[in-house]
This record gives sequence, structure tokens and C-alpha cells, in this order.
Amino acid sequence: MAVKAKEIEIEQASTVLKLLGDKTRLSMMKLLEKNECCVCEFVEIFNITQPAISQHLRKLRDVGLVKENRKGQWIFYSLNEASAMYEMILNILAFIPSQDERIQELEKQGLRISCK
Amino acid sequence: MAVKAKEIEIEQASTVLKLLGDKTRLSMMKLLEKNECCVCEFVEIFNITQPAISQHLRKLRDVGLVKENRKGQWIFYSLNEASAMYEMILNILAFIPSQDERIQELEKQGLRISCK
DNA sequence: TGAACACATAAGTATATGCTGATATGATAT
DNA sequence: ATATCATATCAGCATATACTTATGTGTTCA
Repeated sequence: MAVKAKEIEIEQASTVLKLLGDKTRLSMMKLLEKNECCVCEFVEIFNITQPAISQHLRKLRDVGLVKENRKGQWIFYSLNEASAMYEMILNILAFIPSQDERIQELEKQGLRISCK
Repeated sequence: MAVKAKEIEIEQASTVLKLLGDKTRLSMMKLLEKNECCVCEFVEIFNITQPAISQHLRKLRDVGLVKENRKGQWIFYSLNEASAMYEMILNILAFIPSQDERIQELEKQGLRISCK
């Protein structure tokens, strides 16, 4: 923390932190830190239904934390680097252990079929 | 972020982030970053009842984010520097604008009577 | 000892949240 | 065109959360 952090309205900050305060969404954000992911991948990784995943992604998108990128029938999500909260997000994610083994897990099981 | 952040279990991290995802608690934590505060001060600063303040502080204490220090009839709260999450907390608070003017506000109005 | 103060806990309530199943939308491929 | 696949939205439900009022606990001071 040598460089001064770019401050964020407390209202906005608490909204973002609340979103990150859900284990599923926090894992999603950590995965998106290094990977572009589509909905079906999240569905396979987390043990919840597709609508649940879509609703989490919608919340993240509504506050500008992630952006979507349609590729044919798939929609790939990634972190929105243009967000005013991006710096804070990266700072927080640095404390979260990598979730990449969850993707590798899928590949091992041959489950990561669909979008790639 | 030159130094590698000390990672935290994702379960624990999401619990902490959820706690910080409440505007009142986030403001409390920001105040505690620079000040030791007692319950009655928080009651005056935020427009909620004393039990509401106590309940917020209990949640923060239950996960070890703050510690208490009894001085006579007052209990002063401060950040728990020994917490495994302390580094992450400071990182996050760096993005939150100072809430100290809320205390100064009280002093102006002569309302900061009780505990000092 | 008992009144007054600071704080904690309990109980109840209204709202927010996260999930599921059902259904709508949008793109691809036959 | 229509079947299929990926994703979004809707409606309903169960649980979590933040608050209030009422009451309990611990400390100070007369």
C-alpha cells in the first residue's frame, strides 16, 4: 500500500462489499480475475442451478463489477477494468486463494465440454 | 501491492466482506481505524438505537475484527490488530473516505458529552 | 443499598436475499 | 421453419438480516 488508494463513496463501497460477501459471488470474481468464464462453466463449478448463476452475474453486472461479451450463443463474463471499484476489487481478490483448481477439477472429469 | 497479500480462507473472507457490506458497520470500522470509540459515541453518530449499535459491534467482535476494552462503565472498541484479517481490513479501509467529520460534527454540537 | 448510567441480550417484525422450477429470449444448426 | 442449446427473467418460498421495544447485567456514586 505504498500508493494512496483511490477513495470510493461509502454507499458504493458497502454495496460492492455486500456483493463480495457471498461465497459464490466471491469465488466467481476470483475466477474472473484470471479467466473469462461463461455461465455454463459456473453452473458446473458451483452446485447451483443456472438461474442462480445468472442472478449472481446480473448483480455483479448491475454495479459494474463485471462485463459481458457475447460469442455466438455463449456469453463470456470478465472483470470490468473500467470500473471505479476495480482497484479495490483487485486488492481484495489478492487475499483470496486461487479457485482455479475448481476449473481443473472439471477438466479432469471431462466435464468442461460445452463452450470451448 | 508490492508485497504478496496473506491469503484468507474464502469462507472466512466472504464472512468478513459480508459484515463490511453494511454501511453502518463499514463506517464504524473506518472510524475505529483511527479512533477508539465507545458505544454511546456510535449511538450519537448513527441515527439508530443503542441495541442496534451493540448488535453490530457484537457481529464484528464475533469474527475477531474488533476488540473491546472496558474503562469503568464504558467499553471502548478498537480494531483487533491481531486478527488474521487485519491486513485485508486495512487494505479495504484505505478506499473508504474518512468518517472523522462525523465525530467533529458531534463536538461542534457539544453532543460528545458522555465518555470523555 | 439503591438510583443512575452504559451496555448487552431477548423477542418480535419487516424487509432483503438466495435459491428453485417454470418460462421467455436469443443464437445456431439442420 | 423448427429443434436445440445458452442464457435471462419471473414467481414463489425459506432463511437471513437489521431494526425496534423491553428487559437484564455490570459499574459508579450518593
